[in-house]
Formats: sequence, C-alpha cells, structure tokens
Amino acid sequence: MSRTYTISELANEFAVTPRTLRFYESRGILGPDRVGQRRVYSERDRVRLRLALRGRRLGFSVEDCKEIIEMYNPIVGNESDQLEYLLAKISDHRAVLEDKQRDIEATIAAMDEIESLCRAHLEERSRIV
Amino acid sequence: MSRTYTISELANEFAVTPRTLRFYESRGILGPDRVGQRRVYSERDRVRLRLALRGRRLGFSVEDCKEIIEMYNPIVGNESDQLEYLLAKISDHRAVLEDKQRDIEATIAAMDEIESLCRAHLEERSRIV
DNA sequence: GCCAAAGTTTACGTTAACGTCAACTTGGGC
DNA sequence: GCCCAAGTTGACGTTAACGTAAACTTTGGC
Repeated sequence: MSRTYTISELANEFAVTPRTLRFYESRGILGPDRVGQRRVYSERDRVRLRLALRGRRLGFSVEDCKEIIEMYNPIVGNESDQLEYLLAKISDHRAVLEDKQRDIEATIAAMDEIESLCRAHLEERSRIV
Repeated sequence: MSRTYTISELANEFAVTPRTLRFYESRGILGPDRVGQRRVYSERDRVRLRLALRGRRLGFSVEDCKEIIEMYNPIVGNESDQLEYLLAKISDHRAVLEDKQRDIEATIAAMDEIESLCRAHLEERSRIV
C-alpha cells in the first residue's frame, strides 16, 4: 500500500489551497477516495496534481491540462484507432509546446542582448566616474 | 517615415480583434497616434503587439507582458541604480522563463515515451493481424 | 453628394479559475 | 464527554481579458 494524503497535506506541498484541489476534482483531474466524507488522495492523485500545475504554469487551461494528463493513462487493450488518435493528440500538443519553446528562446535571447547593453553602460559609467 | 497601420490591418495580421488592440492600449502596451479620432499604429506598436502576444502565449498576464516589453526601451541617460534595477528584473524574468523551459522539456520527454509505447503497441498489433 | 465599410466611445456581458463566506460535521487529544 | 482544528457542501464573489451590442461619426468609392 503506498501512502495517502489529506487535502491540506497535498495543498501545502504544492503551495495551493484546498479549494484548488476540490476544483480540480470537479473538473475530473483528481479523484480521491473517501473515508466517511473526507477526501483521501493517492499517489496517483499527487502525480496528476503535479502534472496539472505544470500545465498551469505553461498557460494551459484546466481542460487542456486534463487532456494532456489523460494521455499518461496506461495503454491497455486499445484499438489501433485509439492508438492513432492518441498519436495525433500527442503531435498536436507537441507542436504547441515547441511553439512555446521558440517563444521562450526568442525572449531569452532578447534579454541577453539587453543585459549586455546594460553591462556595457555600467562599464562606461565606472570608467568615467 | 516608416509605414503605419490601421487597427484592422494590425488585428488581421496577428489574428486578434480590434477590441484586443484597444484593450492593450488601455493597459499601456500600445500607444497609437491619432488622425482625427482614428488610431494610427506605428512600427513600434507593431513590435510591442508582437511581444505582448508572445508573452500571452507563454501564459504571462498583460501586466507582466508590459513589464517585459518595457525592458526593450532604449537605455539612455540612465543612472546606475536604474541599470542595476533593470538587470535584476531581467534576472527575475529569466528565471521564470527557464522554469517554463524545464516544464516544457519534461512534458515533451513524457510525450516521447508515450509515443514510443504507442508505436510499440501498433507494431505488435500489426504482427498479430 | 451619398452610402456602405470602417472606426469610435460607452457600457454591460462572459468565462475561467479559483476566493470567500456560512453553516454544518467529524475526529483526535485531554 | 468536550472542544477545537480540519474537513465538508453549497453558494455567491472576484479578477483578468477580452466579447458584444448600441449609438454615433467618418471616409473612400462611385
């Protein structure tokens, strides 16, 4: 048996509020067991939460996050159609991610330039003063 | 004189609506001239719009986008303090971007694995059938 | 000189992703 | 047995980033 987590344990670990976990549950991203009416999160929930927050940081909607997370589900007894469909979805998401990668690289490159200019100015000032 | 743009020209080029351009103007990202009451966008506005949309794709808020865009302003007659401040801001934004980069790499790596599994399953099926 | 297309302001509407009560239950420590 | 901290379910509130509708002006083409 792998360990379980209360709602506040998970919330604290990932620096979000319990409200966020309940919200993600309502959107089908988390599916904790219940003991009485209390939520009991599994390692699987923890992994899915991590993935959801990673997606969030990248600007994906919760719905998109869910789609991406679902791809991690084990592939068992799938029809070829399903596999092809999954491959297509992977291809789509990969394209979006690569776009973001290019956006980031362009932004960082620009910052490199600005930083150089900045340092050059500081150098100049220090020589004059 | 470099060329200018109407609101719909820019909106079409970047696949956004005029409403978005007016909104970005209200938030200080764009600052078109006026001829009568009509907006006339410059090449500078066009560049800033491109940067704003790049930031948007990366999940930054419009306010953050503005801060990033402002860094592109020419460095003229600046105090050392200002330069140091700019360097600090660059460092901050760079850290966030590098976090996103790692998030993307992790996601793409996972997709690579899933894709391999997928293709392996398809291979297997094709051998059996 | 007229009219449709494009633009303007004003202002209210919408959606996502939670935040924030309120009112209630529950479980563990003394 | 009691009490407080933690959890639960509604349900309404909030913010960002635009969408949308209305009412009006302006302008280029014929």
